[in-house]
Amino acid sequence: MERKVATERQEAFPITYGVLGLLAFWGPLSGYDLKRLFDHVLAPMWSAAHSQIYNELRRMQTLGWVTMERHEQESRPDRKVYQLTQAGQEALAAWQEQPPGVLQLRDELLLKVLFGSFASPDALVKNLQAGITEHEERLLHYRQQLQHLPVRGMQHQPSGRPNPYATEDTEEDAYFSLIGRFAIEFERMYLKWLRETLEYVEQNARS
Amino acid sequence: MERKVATERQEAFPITYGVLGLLAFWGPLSGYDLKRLFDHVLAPMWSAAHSQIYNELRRMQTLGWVTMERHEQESRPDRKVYQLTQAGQEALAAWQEQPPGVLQLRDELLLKVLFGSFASPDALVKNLQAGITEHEERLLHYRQQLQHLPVRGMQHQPSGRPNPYATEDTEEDAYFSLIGRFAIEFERMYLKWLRETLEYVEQNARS
DNA sequence: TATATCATGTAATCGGTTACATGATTAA
DNA sequence: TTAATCATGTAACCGATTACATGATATA
Repeated sequence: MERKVATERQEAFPITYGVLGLLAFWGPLSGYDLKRLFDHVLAPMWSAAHSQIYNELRRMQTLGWVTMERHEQESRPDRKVYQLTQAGQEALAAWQEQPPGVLQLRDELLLKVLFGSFASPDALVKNLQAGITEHEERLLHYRQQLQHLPVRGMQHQPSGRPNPYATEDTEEDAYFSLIGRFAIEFERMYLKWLRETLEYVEQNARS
Repeated sequence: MERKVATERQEAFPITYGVLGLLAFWGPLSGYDLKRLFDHVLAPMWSAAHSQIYNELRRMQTLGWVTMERHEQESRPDRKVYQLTQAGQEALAAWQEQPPGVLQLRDELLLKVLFGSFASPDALVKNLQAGITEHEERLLHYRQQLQHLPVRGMQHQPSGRPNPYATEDTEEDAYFSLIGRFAIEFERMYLKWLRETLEYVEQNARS
């Protein structure tokens, strides 16, 4: 009879840990910095609007996972610089013990190809060509990024206790290389498929 | 001074055209049928909860893109069977002329690997192994699906006018094969990366 | 006996996006 | 002169998810 109600609100999501991880790795950062890092470093697996990042930072502050320090500036809004706390570091470590959520791919181009029988060959070809251009640019971007791996700034150590799992700086950066390789392999695979599909569609249009 | 307001609400989204395409291809279907088709056919590029599909169907009805027919059943809720209209078919064709939205990948496992330096080797290894199992299953599923391509039911022809772009049945199914191949290539690439990454992490843990 | 499936929906909420807002500096 | 960038946020909305709800039949 009774209705279950008010399931406790979850306090953190992948995007939260994205911010947390960036703060742990690159030390104190502003929302603006984080947005740029998100676009560059997390691009292969998660995206976020800047408004969402500012939101998360506020939420994380109330959770006690970060602290904020206001840096005054002339002729520009103050920089609010956020810094990981001990509790934040612990949350990050605890998250790593949990099984990850399922992968999600959302791709309207694939949807259009799937229902390609309802498109004019012209439209399909145009969309496939645009896709090729876009993914070529992505591939280039990721290749350049792998060669110029972002150098680690001062790492924040809230308690003076070092990250217990990290042995060397080079080892930590290796995870970024692994992700970079994933992104490159993904784009290569996607491009190959796009080119084969385009060839098929063009052949089909000519007949 | 004036504030722009009330930007006209968009009437359709990728998921809308997913439903539309399935209806165009497999003829009259219920929300339940559509959910199952979504999970099987659209799995590689879009996912949807059943509640969302029921919602879309209602919306599409008010747009005049589908019509609903109630099929009574004993001891079970009535089947509401939806059918594409002429306007719906036109909307599907018009959509194909528009450039697609950008691809989005959301993958918490990749995020955990990226910040692997804050994880115990044990946790990372466990998550990677679970990922391998999951993607192996997906690969198997897609491979089986490619061999048993879903047979097309009666196609709905609202105006008696056939799809102007379709030449043969086999040609239309070819697009499904193309998507199937994409899904397989994606899973193969992902698995290869997962195995290499696991090897690296294990090697790193032993030292 | 208990769970899963068939089959359909509603209600509430939430994660994420878009639009609004400001204002200086720098590049085309 | 126009647009882009730096830098920060708020407000509104919306697409999507989760939970609630029902009830028969089939399977373990």
